[in-house]
Amino acid sequence: MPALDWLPASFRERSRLRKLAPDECLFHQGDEAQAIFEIELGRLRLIRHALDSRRIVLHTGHEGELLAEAALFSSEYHCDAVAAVASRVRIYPKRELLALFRDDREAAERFMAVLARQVQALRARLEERNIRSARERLLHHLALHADADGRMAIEGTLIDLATEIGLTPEALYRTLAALEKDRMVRRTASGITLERTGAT
Amino acid sequence: MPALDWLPASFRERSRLRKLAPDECLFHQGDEAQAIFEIELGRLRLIRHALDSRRIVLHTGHEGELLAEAALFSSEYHCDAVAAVASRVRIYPKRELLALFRDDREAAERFMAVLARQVQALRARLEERNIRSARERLLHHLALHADADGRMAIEGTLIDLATEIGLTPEALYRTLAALEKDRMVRRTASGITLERTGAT
DNA sequence: CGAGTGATTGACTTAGATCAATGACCGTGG
DNA sequence: CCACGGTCATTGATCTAAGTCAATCACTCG
Repeated sequence: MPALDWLPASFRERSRLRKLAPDECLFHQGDEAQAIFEIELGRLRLIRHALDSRRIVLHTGHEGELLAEAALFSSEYHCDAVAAVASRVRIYPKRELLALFRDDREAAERFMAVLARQVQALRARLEERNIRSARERLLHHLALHADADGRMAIEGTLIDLATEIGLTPEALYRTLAALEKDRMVRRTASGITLERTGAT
Repeated sequence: MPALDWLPASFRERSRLRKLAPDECLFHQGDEAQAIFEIELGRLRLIRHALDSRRIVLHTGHEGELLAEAALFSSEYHCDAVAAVASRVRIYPKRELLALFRDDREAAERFMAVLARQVQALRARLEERNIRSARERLLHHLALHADADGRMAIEGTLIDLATEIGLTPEALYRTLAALEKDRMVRRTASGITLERTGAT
């Protein structure tokens, strides 16, 4: 679910980059909110400092995702952002972005659309997590992401897939193997194919 | 996380309501997307019909939430919406809403803000689900939602809380009891208080 | 050629789901 | 006013799916 072409190329081209070493901080809780970010490379964690200096992980942002969108509408950041691994982010200054949205209703609408789809996707992932059974959860995921032929490409590793759907890699391997044995699923080099059986 | 005052009162007042009996359908997959909705009462499920006539639940919308925001930027609905229980929704016609956003940049910005915070909240909930231990998950939730004194009000029942954090009610009761025994938490009539201990 | 990572499978353990029973607390209708 | 049905809260007993630990193999990369 990459955001991609959500803003004019001209705008994007003007933007700056920032590289972060592992554990380096992009911004701090309480800092004035000056920009939002697009993660071009790596992984960043959003961490809130709560009571008793508890450190609460709010989110882990991955490549291709936007980070800290809500900062657009807040005067300060509400959490730290720290690189989990070496990372690179594209910086979109809040002021410029808001100005763009005011001047260019097309751009504003596209941004809304990005956010709305994000909400949609996140809700679906959350709903998926309500399914306790690994088998059912995986089937749900496959059905939801398969194309008309039942094929789902695997982007990244199976480990990535496992964490995305909230299973341990081992559980995923086993579940996949079981489904394959039951002829509910076929595995190809590039992905997984859902076998068409009339059953639920 | 209610949306509340995200649009001008005048606009809201002009809006229509619709009541739905249990299992009644608000819209169908493939219908022209004409409106988005606010759930005033009840619960609606978004269901997609995928391969093999599998029915995939994408989301369950609750009171106070917006439903089908993404339809604003799509020509047709991508799933069915059906009332899980008797429900009432407020209807916001897409055409009018988009017109409003084009004319009133304030309103547009507020809507963006609502969406962005929604994204933020959903990501946090998802991250929370990555915590496997019931105890740690609950502590995470409490720390995140407690006020400066460590107090968190319980809105609705404990069962609601259980489903929100992805536990069975029984698991929640037990975890809560255990935390209380360990003096990490205190329970009050109105909510739960996180005891301040230096530990993680 | 190791070192590192992903994929896979086996063995073992356990936390949490499931099933069940109980008590408190409504609201309501006779 | 009370009995009854419903929901919530709570706790006990039991079971199993999935997590954890561990070993192996295939690959790739410098």
